[in-house]
Amino acid sequence: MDISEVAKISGVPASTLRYYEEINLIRSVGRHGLRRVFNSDVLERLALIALGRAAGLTLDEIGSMFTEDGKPAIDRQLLANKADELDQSIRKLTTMRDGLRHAATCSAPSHMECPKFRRLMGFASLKAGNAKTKTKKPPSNKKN
Amino acid sequence: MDISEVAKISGVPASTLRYYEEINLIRSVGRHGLRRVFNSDVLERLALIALGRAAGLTLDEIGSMFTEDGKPAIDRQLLANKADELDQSIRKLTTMRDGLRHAATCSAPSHMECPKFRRLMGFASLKAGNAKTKTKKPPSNKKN
DNA sequence: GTAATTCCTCAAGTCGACTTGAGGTCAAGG
DNA sequence: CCTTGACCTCAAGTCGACTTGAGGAATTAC
Repeated sequence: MDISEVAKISGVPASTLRYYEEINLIRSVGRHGLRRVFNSDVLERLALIALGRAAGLTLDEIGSMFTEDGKPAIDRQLLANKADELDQSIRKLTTMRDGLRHAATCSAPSHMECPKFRRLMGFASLKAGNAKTKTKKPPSNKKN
Repeated sequence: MDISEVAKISGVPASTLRYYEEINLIRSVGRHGLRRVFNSDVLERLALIALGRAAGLTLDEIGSMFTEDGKPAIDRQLLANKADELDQSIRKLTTMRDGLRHAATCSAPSHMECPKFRRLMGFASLKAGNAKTKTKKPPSNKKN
């Protein structure tokens, strides 16, 4: 398969595929002229990468989940840790969501006078760890 | 109050306070020599900012929640939207967490042979929106 | 009075995951 | 055979929210 086919099927832009290859996350099996040729098993690998990303792993962490010969060698401990992290995030986000929900409908004259809101404010300042929750903007993904 | 006091009380580094002032998120009330002087109400504002950050708002969005004269003018619609976004994220993270949890303990010889894992993989590739969930590393926060 | 703090400004750097662009190459279709 | 379009490389740019560092000034401590 050539790169555009992999891109089309996987939904991963060609530029990203080149980048992934550069950092050794995926491999092409050779070249046809100067064009990369991919084996179809790259698709499964990409799915695995997508899963890792969705779970909040860095590309480095994902990279460490493959053995030298390309087979997945998933670290169960890492997975469990990530699950715990997600759990933390979920709790926090849930608190925030409820707080926002309340603030959006609260009838106090000013939010500053609403006790729930103030409590939430205190909570946020305290554990100033941040949980980013970006909903991805489609990165101008014109499929070549 | 001078900047180091605000930093100490709020937990926000001085460099960040300067940055926030630069982008008009907070205001100092004057100078003592060349040093900024802050009014104590900046603390409430910082708490509000922390809350916004924790809820996933950008600094721009947070900035738009204050009126020209510095009073909070919270946009209930924005809050409700953010709450919905959080809800989306929570759902997704929950799926991921459960998936990871399972993967971490699954007894299938290879993850690739576990139907649940494969289903999760498909799920992740499909909706390739990403939910970042970084647990903040303390940014070398030596409180001057 | 002077040294030591603490603060200042401004430009540039950081991080992760990519994207963009200029300039070049090559294989397939007409 | 030659054009065209898909692909290539490599360097640099992007985004958000800050941090870092150099070089300087004013305040506080002694």
